[in-house]
Amino acid sequence: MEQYSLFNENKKEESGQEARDDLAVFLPGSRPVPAADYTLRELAFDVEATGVDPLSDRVVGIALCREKGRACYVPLRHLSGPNLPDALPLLKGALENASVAKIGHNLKYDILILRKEGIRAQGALYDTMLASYLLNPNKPGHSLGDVSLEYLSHRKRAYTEVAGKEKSFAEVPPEEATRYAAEDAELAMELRDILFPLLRERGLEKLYFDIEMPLLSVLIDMEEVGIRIDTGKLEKLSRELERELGGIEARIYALAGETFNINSPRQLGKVLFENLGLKPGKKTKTGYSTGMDVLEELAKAHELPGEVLNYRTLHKLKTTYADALPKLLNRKTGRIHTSFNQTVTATGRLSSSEPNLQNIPVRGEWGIRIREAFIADEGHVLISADYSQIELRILAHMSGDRGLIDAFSRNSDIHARTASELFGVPIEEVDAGMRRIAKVVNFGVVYGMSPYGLSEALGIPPPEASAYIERYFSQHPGVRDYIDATIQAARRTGCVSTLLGRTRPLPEIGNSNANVRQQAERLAVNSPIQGTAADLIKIAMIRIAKRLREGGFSTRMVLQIHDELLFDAPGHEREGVTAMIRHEMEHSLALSVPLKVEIGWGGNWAEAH
DNA sequence: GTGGTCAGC
DNA sequence: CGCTGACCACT
Repeated sequence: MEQYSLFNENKKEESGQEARDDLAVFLPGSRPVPAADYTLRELAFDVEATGVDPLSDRVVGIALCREKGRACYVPLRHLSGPNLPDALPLLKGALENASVAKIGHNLKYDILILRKEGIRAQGALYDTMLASYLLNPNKPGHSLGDVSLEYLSHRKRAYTEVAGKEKSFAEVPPEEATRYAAEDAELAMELRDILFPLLRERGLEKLYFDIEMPLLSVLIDMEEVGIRIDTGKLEKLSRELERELGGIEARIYALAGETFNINSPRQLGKVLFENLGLKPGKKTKTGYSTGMDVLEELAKAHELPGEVLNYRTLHKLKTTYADALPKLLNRKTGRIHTSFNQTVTATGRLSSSEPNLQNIPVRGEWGIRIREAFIADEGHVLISADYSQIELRILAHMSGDRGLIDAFSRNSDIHARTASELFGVPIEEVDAGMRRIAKVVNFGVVYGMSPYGLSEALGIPPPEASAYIERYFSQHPGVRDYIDATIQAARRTGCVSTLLGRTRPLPEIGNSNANVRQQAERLAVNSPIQGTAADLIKIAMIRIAKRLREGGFSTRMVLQIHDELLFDAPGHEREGVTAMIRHEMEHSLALSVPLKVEIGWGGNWAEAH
């Protein structure tokens, strides 16, 4: 790839002139270019920046490619020149031109960082990372290196390996940077030409253009907006947790007769099972298990395990939430900006990281206090909208089971109804214990339950769990037949798919090892359900974002937590957007059962829930 | 880097 | 029994 050129007025290399001609075609109204009738229809680009966080870092340069075989790089802020800062406003024209399609790998990053330069990319988005994900969501990574290796047999060099210890791309001299940056833009172009025809062949084109591509823009907005946090509240909480932990720690040491690291499962195992002589329940690969279920069992025989459970809970809340969240405040916005990853899960769900805002505590006194630290903007409220039993409703639709459809059509308490069937009592006579078991069984169905798994979850012997499962399926033949048919189809095709055609390959479905095969069979049951729920909320997000935008609302979607959406809304917009949000969520897909959404609001996330 | 544990859906 | 990510200890 020696034809990559550097936009550099001072450079007299052969490709210099041609490179500037390339630049000219990106710029409406600029001087004529040799091929005067040439219209730029699409542009692959790759933004190089000082780091990997688009909300804190600055652009260093931009690589461009408009056709395979040639690409160029515009250095903007390298520490050592030459830089072409004047090129940025020129590039803005092409990037903001909606009739120029944008091609890139992980466009969310590039588009977010360009926004800080006042550039708002428009037009169709061909993201090769998203395409790779739809083609194989099982793939462990979808970096440009991973995808190029698989589809182009191209081994991409990382600039850091070549440049040595450089930390920021700004420290790489422009001429050297050109080799790597321009290659990335061209790789995106080459991958687009391979992956998008594949999407079409595999029937995934609609999923891309109707769901993942528009969702990408929604996620960009959500990440940019972020969410407000009351750091003072978290700091106070942290100090209280510190005090509590100190007390528990002292009691644990007194009970143990020695000090040790409570956070070390190995040291804890030694204290519990060797020093105190308690009975080990389960084992792990490396030694005694000290998991929650084991400690709960041991708590019946000794005080210490209960204290450890309490210690673990509070320590987790302190380190993972109370202490960690304030550190991730963005200095410019004063808010927390998570990263929503669109290409991680095997089922089509999103994931959230740095920080993960999809696992903020919701239960318990201390957990609720952490949610109270997620607050609305001044004069705003947080609105939480979550789907009620979305996965069971999807199972009802996909299986066509009469009992489930009937239950949801009547809007009955599904767990109580299952309990009434399992225990053979009228629904009014279902007690809390029966309902608890039924709830676990209902979850089990969605997870592709096995007697062993259900027995573990309920803490009962496997034969008893088997009896529940058999009873459930005898009363829900539609579900049983659906599961059988799904596994059959998976054996035949090697994959399963959601209502919208999102597929997940199941390479182990015909494995000769029973454990491995049964694991794949559980995935065959669960993935279409979990994945359809993911499709459904994605559609709702796209439609809600569109209506908020077109309606000129100031309400912003801020978080998605799998079956819940969280909004930050001015008080006066609350009633109006609540009705709209409910409508869009309940009608994102027409199923054979109604969808139900529960909505709450308040000054903080705990109140809204 | 891996495994154990636990926060969420 | 499904899907994640973060923190900790330990090698």
